[in-house]
Amino acid sequence: MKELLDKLRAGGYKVTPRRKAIIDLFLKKGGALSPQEVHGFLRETIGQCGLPGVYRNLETLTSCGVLFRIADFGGERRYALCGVDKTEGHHHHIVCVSCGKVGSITNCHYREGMNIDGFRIVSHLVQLNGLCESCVTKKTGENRK
Amino acid sequence: MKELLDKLRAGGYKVTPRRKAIIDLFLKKGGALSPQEVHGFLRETIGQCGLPGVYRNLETLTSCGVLFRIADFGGERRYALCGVDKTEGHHHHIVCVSCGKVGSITNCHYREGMNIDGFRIVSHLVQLNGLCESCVTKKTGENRK
DNA sequence: TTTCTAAATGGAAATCATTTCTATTTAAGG
DNA sequence: CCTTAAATAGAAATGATTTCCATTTAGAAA
Repeated sequence: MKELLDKLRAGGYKVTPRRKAIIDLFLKKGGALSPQEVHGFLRETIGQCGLPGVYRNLETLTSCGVLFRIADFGGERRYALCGVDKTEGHHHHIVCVSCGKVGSITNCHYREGMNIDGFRIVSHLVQLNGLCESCVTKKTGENRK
Repeated sequence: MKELLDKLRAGGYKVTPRRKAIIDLFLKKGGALSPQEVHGFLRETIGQCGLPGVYRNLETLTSCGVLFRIADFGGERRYALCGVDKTEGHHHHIVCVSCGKVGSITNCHYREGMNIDGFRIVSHLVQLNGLCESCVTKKTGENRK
């Protein structure tokens, strides 16, 4: 939590109750959340809270590296905590399509400036969608003895 | 063109003037187009043409593999022709952020069913954004002798 | 601690892409 | 040629996201 607030400050943003509440929420839920879900939960915990403010803060938190926006979650906009530990270093995320849990991958070969197939790479997007261990168990095993 | 129409038929879809016009458009423009752009061009060439029909057909053409939907183009929805030649085989696309030209990459290591970081892979998304040769030249070289 | 200012906030309203609906037309198999 | 399910246009509905603006607040400076 401490280091997440530091990311906010490092980005030149203020630490506000609203932002702390949002971070808390992600820490507690531990997965991928949509703006609507965040809004709903905030109303439960904090009371009033505008949806525009949620959108704004999700973007703010993303631009300072606390969150990241999930690329591919069936078209819905979703955010999740960006691997708290390895704050530095190139990585991508893997998202559980069932529960939204997030993991990360560090062995990516693509780099800005590389030349591939006649294109000079400017940016790239990699996202893996999968089932986390517990969701795999639920779906396949079903504990059939 | 022939093989594109075959993809349509193979998907169980009818070959209609509208769909041919859309494919033509992509062949002619040779890059990434948004539904609005497609709609605009169709109005020029064919005359009337509903936007809902454009959306539907872009999805239809995507689901039978003629087009693919670009994952990451600054939030806009864009489609492009899916590498006409290598119709089979796992691949991803690389898109020129300046002109929308599309290339492809075939050496992807991710496969459905793989196990990574405790997740069982269900699907994945890889997209490279770059500058194609001619756009690189325009931007960097500027032909300074 | 108090003051000050730019940043953050809530809520109403606007925007705008996308989808739904429905009556009409059409591709393509028989 | 017929027939019929699929495709179409256009109007209207939907719904997520953004804009606006007046008010509040975090945090630096006094």
